[in-house]
Amino acid sequence: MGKSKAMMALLTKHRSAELPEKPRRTAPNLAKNNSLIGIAYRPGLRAAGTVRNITGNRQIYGEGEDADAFFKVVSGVVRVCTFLSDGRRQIDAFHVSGDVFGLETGKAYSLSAEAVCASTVISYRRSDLARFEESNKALSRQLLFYAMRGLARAQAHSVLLGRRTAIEKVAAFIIDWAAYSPNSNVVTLAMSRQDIADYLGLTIETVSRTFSHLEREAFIEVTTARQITLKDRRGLRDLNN
Amino acid sequence: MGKSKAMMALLTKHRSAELPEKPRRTAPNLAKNNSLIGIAYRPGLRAAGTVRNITGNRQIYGEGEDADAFFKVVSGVVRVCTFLSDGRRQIDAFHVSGDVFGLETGKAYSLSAEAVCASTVISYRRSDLARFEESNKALSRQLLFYAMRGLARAQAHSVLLGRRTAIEKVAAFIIDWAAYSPNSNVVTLAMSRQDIADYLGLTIETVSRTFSHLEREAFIEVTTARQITLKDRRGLRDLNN
DNA sequence: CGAATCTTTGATAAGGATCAACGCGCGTGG
DNA sequence: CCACGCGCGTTGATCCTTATCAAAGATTCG
Repeated sequence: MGKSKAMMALLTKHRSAELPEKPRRTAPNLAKNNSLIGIAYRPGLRAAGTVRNITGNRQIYGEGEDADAFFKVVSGVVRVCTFLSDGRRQIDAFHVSGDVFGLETGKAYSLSAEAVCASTVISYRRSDLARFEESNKALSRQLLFYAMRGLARAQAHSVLLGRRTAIEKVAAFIIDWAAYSPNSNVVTLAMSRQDIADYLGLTIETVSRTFSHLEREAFIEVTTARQITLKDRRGLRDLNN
Repeated sequence: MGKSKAMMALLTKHRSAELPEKPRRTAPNLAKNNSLIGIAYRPGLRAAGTVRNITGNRQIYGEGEDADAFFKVVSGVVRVCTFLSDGRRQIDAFHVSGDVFGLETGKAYSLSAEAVCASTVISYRRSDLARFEESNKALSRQLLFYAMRGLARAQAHSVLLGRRTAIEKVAAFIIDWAAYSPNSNVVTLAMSRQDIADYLGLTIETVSRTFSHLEREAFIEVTTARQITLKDRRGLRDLNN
């Protein structure tokens, strides 16, 4: 499939054994707009994409590689991130079922994508896409939708990174993530503290301390490291105005 | 044109008199991809968009307003930003000639857009667009291009906000902005220190101090507040690895 | 020239990073 | 089955970067 060479080398301080893989959280409702790229689901239709399973903490593609395909998440969670040469990492987004990632204007990927936990994605080759696009104008509209939504999310993320305190960042993160939890008050986190820290522009220690702080203040209960119970959803939301 | 009501109210601490408007920096090369939405330039062609002049520090649209149009910068500089209820502001991007902004998936704008200095933009009504799209499939490809480029920029910005120090942020900003300066070593800044601070997730004081620091270290010379001369471009770039 | 705004600089405070150590959970192997 | 080791997470002590508070230059414009 992809051309994955000696790419795992980057994952120095973030490597880890495969995650145990908890019960997967459900898809965020994409409403009706989700249909087109979903055609690959329908058996009988000429497969527009290739299904691919990725184990946890494995790279899907690396920055600089030939961007010959983009992807749609079927299940699991994917993180899209940048590495600085000194090991610092910034996670731009976590993608869950229904999300599209890997859209590029240029020849090469400008970021890396990795599975947070065991995940399934569908890859769509850009070359195939050109053919499809001719016949199906809805497709480019679909892609535009995904690109614009990604843009809106990235912009919201910028505010978080640039103008929020640690407490606000973590509170916002929990609330966002809670939206993907079937049981509205029990939030299962798919990612490690390091992932959360790199997403929020904090250190792992600050994230941990902030969770403890929010627990002391009775906003949440940290049942296990990966499971949070919301005790005061409104209060949590109020932390971000 | 737009429906600008009592929207200027937001601009409490960032308001200011019109800027003097220096010689405009040139457009970033968009290569060939720039053609389609540029059709409005061609006289004789049914106008696809409406030209609009905006004076400095005036709002083009506000967060929450009906997103009935998107825009392309002809000249000047536009900032796209978010306000928090307590006055904190985050600038997501500065747009210059050739850039498209205001693309939205939803009904309302999720951000505000304001002219940094006297600027000219073309607005394209989304309703008109639908008609165009039918006849011209290149258009949706164009829009996709702009959306994806915006996404890539937003992602690069996230790294800056989340994982860079003040010095790295300012150095990166100067280098980025230098790309838009005709004379490669004299950089004319269209925006205030407050704008830069809000773009980089810093305070105005830190930005100012960092400029001074970079000058002391002989990377730049701060000729006037709005004009920087690059003394050591490579060194400046090395600050970001 | 003087008012208003913007920018710079200084002194101090605070939020988060860093350094360090310990605990917990889990899988492995004796 | 228990002990051990290892990754991960939590907590503590301290440091450092950047924010905040304050005031003095610059710059612009009426």
